[in-house]
Amino acid sequence: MNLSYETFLQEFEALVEDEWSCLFDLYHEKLNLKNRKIATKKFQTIIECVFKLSQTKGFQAMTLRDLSQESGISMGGLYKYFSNKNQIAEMIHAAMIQMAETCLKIRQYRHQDPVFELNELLARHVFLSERLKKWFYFVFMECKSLDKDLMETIIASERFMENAIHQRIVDANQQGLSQCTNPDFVSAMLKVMLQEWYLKSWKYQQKNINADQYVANLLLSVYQLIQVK
Amino acid sequence: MNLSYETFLQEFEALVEDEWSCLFDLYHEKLNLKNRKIATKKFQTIIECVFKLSQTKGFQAMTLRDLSQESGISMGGLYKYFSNKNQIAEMIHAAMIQMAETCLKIRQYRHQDPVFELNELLARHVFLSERLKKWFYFVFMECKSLDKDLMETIIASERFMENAIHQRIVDANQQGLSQCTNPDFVSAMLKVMLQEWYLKSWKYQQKNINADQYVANLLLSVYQLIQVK
DNA sequence: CAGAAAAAAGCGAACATTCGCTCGTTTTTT
DNA sequence: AAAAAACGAGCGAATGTTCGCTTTTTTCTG
Repeated sequence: MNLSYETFLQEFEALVEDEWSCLFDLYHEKLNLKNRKIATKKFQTIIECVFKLSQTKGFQAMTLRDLSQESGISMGGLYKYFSNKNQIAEMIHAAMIQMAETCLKIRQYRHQDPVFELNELLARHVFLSERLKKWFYFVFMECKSLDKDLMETIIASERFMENAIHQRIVDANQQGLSQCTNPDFVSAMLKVMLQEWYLKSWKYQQKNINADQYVANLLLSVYQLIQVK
Repeated sequence: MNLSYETFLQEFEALVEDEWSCLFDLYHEKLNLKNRKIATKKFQTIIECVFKLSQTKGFQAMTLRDLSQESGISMGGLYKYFSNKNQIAEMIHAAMIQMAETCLKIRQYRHQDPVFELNELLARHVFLSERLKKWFYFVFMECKSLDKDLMETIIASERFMENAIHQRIVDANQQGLSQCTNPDFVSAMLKVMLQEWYLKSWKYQQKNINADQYVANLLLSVYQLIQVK
């Protein structure tokens, strides 16, 4: 494995610039926003406040007056950047899906070695969720606030990830590279450890464990769990 | 390992009877409830409706009018069984802590073999969360609705579990029974797989995997991850 | 380049609705 | 007949949303 978080970050910035311009590109027409510089700046303050407030009290319990006070933007001012409260959650989800697909799907080329592919898949996911920590956390915790279409997109992409992991394990078995007797269970385990990284990020920050070290631990476990020869 | 879900269930019923009488015992004085038979029955319908509604829309978004309609109990009638909305969440948490402590702590005797102890610990937790699926799910998803004291109790018990796992691994290493190079990571992994069982229970129900089979998979992974000799 | 006119962004009091909760009354149980 | 449980319309507070107005930014023009 040679991919590091640092090189991933460069790739990320080349592909999607940053979160706020991604939001602007997706929604500036629908919201009649003209000035890109102002709008991206505002998006940043608003969404960061949303993350902060929903981390402590949850999105549903967060009041628009809370958000107004925390961000320093008036009620009427806020409504220039979304047309109703639920759209905030919708925008966050849509932008995250957009960024994730740009960063992960573009690398879905088939390599000859399924074990290598599995490593690559896991590492990329950890790095992406490290870069978009708050976004992943929000999407996981607040998916209740979504309409059905978006929710199904989220579930589908989760399932896609687990299937991708599962397939690599089965392939490795068939090619005689590994001896995994319970691929279903192991792929569930690996997927859950991808979630652990962004759901409990404070824990690993506290223990001084960075994304690269986490990936190293994860890959060691892979070797043990699928019994690589 | 010889503990099965069936034998665990017998133990459980001997220790705590059931959820609803546990709730009654904890709160009947504070709420002035006299008739045990009526009250436990009402608790059951109310709490089961709370689980149902908060699974689909979340506890915060659940209205007491929703709850009234779903349970067939009037607004005023509901308020005989709690004194404010947040107390519902509080009661659920308190009762679950009560039941979990009764079922887990009573078995914290030290055995000579740390690997055996680890197995026992993991199996018991899976079985308990299987019996109290909805409770565990609710506590995980809705812990935001809690006051600080209860929240810290929850966090403490989580930490206790992870430490207990960690300690058994370290002990096994020291006794030369295993060779685990990353006990921190592995114990996080095992703890997360305990959560997986109740957070994604629908998934395993769909795949026809029961608690005993899940435990078997879990213990196999333990052997691989801590390199038992 | 200056300054006026137009457009965009920002403001916050006011509105309708909804929610948690109460309480006087009725029904059921003891 | 007394006590406990259940009822449900109604209250005040809080919330999402709107809209007429002000401020800031951009564009146009002499």
